[in-house]
Formats: sequence, structure tokens, C-alpha cells
Amino acid sequence: MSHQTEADRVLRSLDRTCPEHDPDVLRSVLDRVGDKWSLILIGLLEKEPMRFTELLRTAPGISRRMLTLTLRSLERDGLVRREIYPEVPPRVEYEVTPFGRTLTEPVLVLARWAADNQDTIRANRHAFDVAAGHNTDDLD
Amino acid sequence: MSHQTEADRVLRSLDRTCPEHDPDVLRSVLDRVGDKWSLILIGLLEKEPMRFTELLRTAPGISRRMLTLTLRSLERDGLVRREIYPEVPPRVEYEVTPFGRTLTEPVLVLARWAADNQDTIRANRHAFDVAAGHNTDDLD
DNA sequence: CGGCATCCTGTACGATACTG
DNA sequence: CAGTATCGTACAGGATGCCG
Repeated sequence: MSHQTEADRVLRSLDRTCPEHDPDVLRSVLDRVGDKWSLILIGLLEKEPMRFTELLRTAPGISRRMLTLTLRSLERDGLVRREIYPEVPPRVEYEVTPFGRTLTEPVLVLARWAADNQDTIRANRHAFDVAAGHNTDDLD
Repeated sequence: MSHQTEADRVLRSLDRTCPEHDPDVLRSVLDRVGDKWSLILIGLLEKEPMRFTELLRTAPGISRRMLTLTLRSLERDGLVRREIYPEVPPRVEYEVTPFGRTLTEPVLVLARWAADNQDTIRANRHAFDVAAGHNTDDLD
């Protein structure tokens, strides 16, 4: 019987060699896109290039500071490109790079899951909260 | 010319009705899976049910506190189920629910992207840092 | 063993004022 | 317009101890 467990252990360690099950790889992508604004900005820019202030207005609630920081880090990773037009009122446009666009599909898959299941999650949470909250006054 | 822009504006607002481009929906899924441990735990549990201490050992670097909190919130959302075996040494097992398994595919898509592109990102970062760091002493 | 309560730190993020 | 610099806060998350 414990041989069974032993076999499982081997199988699992093999499985671990598959990159998409490697916790570290998973962490790295989450560190990249798991922050508050990166995916929002990519989502907006994926449709069309936009200027700094335009993004500031379009992204609901972002601060100038976070817009700057997030754009810089996206640019650093090569997901977004910064285009400077040396005009009298300075103009800067941001656009998603081809590499950045490769991120779009995976993100859309996740977003679609979210869209499809947000109701279920809300219901589950409510049920859980009810069950936990008042096992004090619902009997009889 | 500005008519073109006007048309774009309309198209964009239509696009906005598509749930996977709605920033709010995007945020909700990130709030759910964007934290440090949720996807790791689901990844582990998706292979086989595990006990609390087992998870503590298997997930690299998680603290008891975060394991408890993360498992609770996953349970609350119906992604993970908690099974209690009333034995002499208390035993509790966690398993991914069918609903939780629907998350697996989207996550794997993202994980695969991460695995495929981590080298590119590393290279991009390095290039960016070099370019930014020393435009001080590399001319001539 | 499983897990909550407490304390503490790092940091992500926002608000605001200033610059080119 | 497109940022940078500075400050303050809220919260994620780690360490630890106690308890059933």
C-alpha cells in the first residue's frame, strides 16, 4: 500500500518538471501581471496607442505615479513601447509591442473565465458567509 | 479626419461591452488569483488532495498563517473543499472542487506563456537596464 | 495536527507639489 | 503635457506563540 504512495511521489516529481506546474514560473508571471494596473493598461493599449494623459483619464482611478511606474516596468519588460514626438507641447504615445500582444490571448482566456464565473463566485461567497456567520440564530 | 476618431470612439465603447475587456472584470479575477499563494495551492491540489501540513511542506516558503488564510478564501469561493476526518490525530484534507478545476485551463495557458517567455523578459530587462543605467560612460 | 491571534515589517499604492 | 520627488497610509505577508 505504501508502495502506491511511493509511485505517486515519483509521478509527482516527474510532473514537477513540466514548466507550467513549476511554482517559480507561476510566481514570475504573477509578479508581472498580478499587480493592480499592468493588465488594465495592456488591455487599453492593445486596442490602440494612447498618450499619457489619455491613459490617466481612461484607466479608472489610476494615479499619475502608478501610471508612470507601471508603464516603465511594462516598457522594461518589452511589453509596451514608448514613442516620443518632440513637439512643442510634448507628446508621448504608448503602444503594445508584438511581444506584448502575445500576452493578450492568455489574459483573455483568464478574463473570459472571470466574466463567465463571477456570478458563481459571488454566490459561493454569500453562501459561505451565511453558513459561517450565523450558525448562531438559524436553527428552528 | 476627426470623423475617423469619432468612429473609433464608438467602436471602442462597443468593445467595452465585451466582458473580457471590462477593467472591473479583469480586476476581479486578479484580486482572486493575483495573490502570492492561491494559484500555487490550486496547482498543487489539482494533482491530488493534500493535508494542511503536507501543503505547508510542499509549497516552498509559505507560512502557516498565509496557508490558512489562502485556503479559507479559496474555500469561500468554492474553488477548494475542506474535508475533515474526525480521527484521533485530527486530519484535514483539501481538494480542488469541480468548479476549481475549471480554473486550471486558463491558468495553464498563462503559466505556459510564462514558461515560454521568461527568457525573453529577462533579456529585455537586462537590455533596458543597461541602456538606462549607463548612458554615462559608453560613448566612444 | 490543524489553525487562530498577535505583532511587526516591507511595500504597493495614492495624494500632492514641483519641473522641463 | 508628461512626468519626478516626497510623503503618508493600508495592507499583504512573515514570525511566533497558544490552544483544541
